[in-house]
Amino acid sequence: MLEKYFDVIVNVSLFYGIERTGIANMLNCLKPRVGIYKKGDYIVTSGQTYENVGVVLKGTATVSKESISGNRIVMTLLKERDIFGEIVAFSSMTTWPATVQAQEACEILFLPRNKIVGDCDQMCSWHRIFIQNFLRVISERAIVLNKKVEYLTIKSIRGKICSFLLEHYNKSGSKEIELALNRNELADFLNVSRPSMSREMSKMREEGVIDFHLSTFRIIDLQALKAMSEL
Amino acid sequence: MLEKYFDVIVNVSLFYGIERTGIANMLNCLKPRVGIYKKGDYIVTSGQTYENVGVVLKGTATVSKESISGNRIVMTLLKERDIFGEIVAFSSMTTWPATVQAQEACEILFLPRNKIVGDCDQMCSWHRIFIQNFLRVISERAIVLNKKVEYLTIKSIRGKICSFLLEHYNKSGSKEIELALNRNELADFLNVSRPSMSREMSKMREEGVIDFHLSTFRIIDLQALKAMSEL
DNA sequence: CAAAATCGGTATCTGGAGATACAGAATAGG
DNA sequence: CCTATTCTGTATCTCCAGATACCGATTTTG
Repeated sequence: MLEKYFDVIVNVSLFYGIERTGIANMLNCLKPRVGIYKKGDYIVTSGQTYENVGVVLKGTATVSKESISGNRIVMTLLKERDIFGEIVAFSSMTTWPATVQAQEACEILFLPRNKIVGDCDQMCSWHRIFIQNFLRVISERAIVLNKKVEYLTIKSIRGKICSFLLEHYNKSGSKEIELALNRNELADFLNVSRPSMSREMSKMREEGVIDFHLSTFRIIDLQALKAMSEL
Repeated sequence: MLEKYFDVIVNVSLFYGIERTGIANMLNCLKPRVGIYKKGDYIVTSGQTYENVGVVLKGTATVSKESISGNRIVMTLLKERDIFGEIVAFSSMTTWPATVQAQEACEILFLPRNKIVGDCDQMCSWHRIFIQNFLRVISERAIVLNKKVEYLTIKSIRGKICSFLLEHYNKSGSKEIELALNRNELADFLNVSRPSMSREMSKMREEGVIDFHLSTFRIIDLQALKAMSEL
């Protein structure tokens, strides 16, 4: 019954490194449920009791949260192969903290939280990899969040820009940086307004610290960039 | 050899719910190493290859990170029963992202990352709980980070104060809130300066939204508080 | 109990960043 | 290839929040 989804499932991060036969066995053991939703359907609603980790098999969905004053804010856009609810699965939370809604027709795989660590006595070797994958996924989520906190903690726009560029430099080793983000997205990521960011970048260009044209950036004065990276 | 640490180990979050005999078995299986450090010793240094999750059996230690410009920033203070490195353990990182240094004489238990998920064929039932604990610890770290991001993303001081109070109200259901933090700590948590925070709180009191005296706060106009909670 | 240290509230001054508006560049689309 | 749309840089204005300083209240400690 799940065969037709296999080409998707094989590429889901939770199943990395597990052979098709292994996945088949595991799914047999996990006894997942598949839900089919029309556009606009609620997949899970905030406050509902939590039971499963979700995997998007087909379509797209939004994760949104209601702020205290009642505004709905879309936090993530889920697409094929994405998973959701993985953080809540093993926390002590018993209800969903967010709402997931089908943005287009969706098919979702639900993995029961209590079967994930394995009820069966003999833990098959695939299952072990599965758990490792799970741990990796959660860990990396935490690492990304941590990185985000680091950026958000920097007070000045200049500091944020410098840190951002330096991180790219440290990763690539090149002073020539090609960004995949446009100005709006970058400003959003750094949690500042776009004009303010542009203003600051222009100042930095005037000062001869960096140069840029559209999405191409170049570090000119690395020392200065480092010095300014924390305020 | 590890017996003398048992009273500590029993209370380590990773071992919650596991009986003493179970812990003994597990430690036998995990083959942990104990390190003893004098004040000021480096327990792990940033960049060093990562191999173990650490557990503080005795003493206190600091987790610090070097910023790009070379400043050392203490990020966490570890005390007895605290664990460190648990986020890195199952990520794809191969080196420590931070430095851990003994603040006073320390004894540290190191659990090898590759043994945690279990090499032994028959996964004992305690081991399953252990893994669940591990998952819970990481998940809850991620949840805390997420919460932190939420607060950091709020731009205005007023918004932060409102959200903070509302969260306490939602948890306790009482409009009377007793804080465990002093002003400095609260300002720190909200990532704002203390005088600015005090100024804003006083304004809110004038406006009849809240009242407070030292660490006791009272919500007077709940509606207004909600309305202002996001700017 | 007195002196010292910590803590909380307030005032002033200043700067940095947001909002808004607009124009020119780049890109997309017919 | 020309039009429409999106993207980017820049200017102006305003104001929120940080830095600093100081005073009174509270707590600590010798």
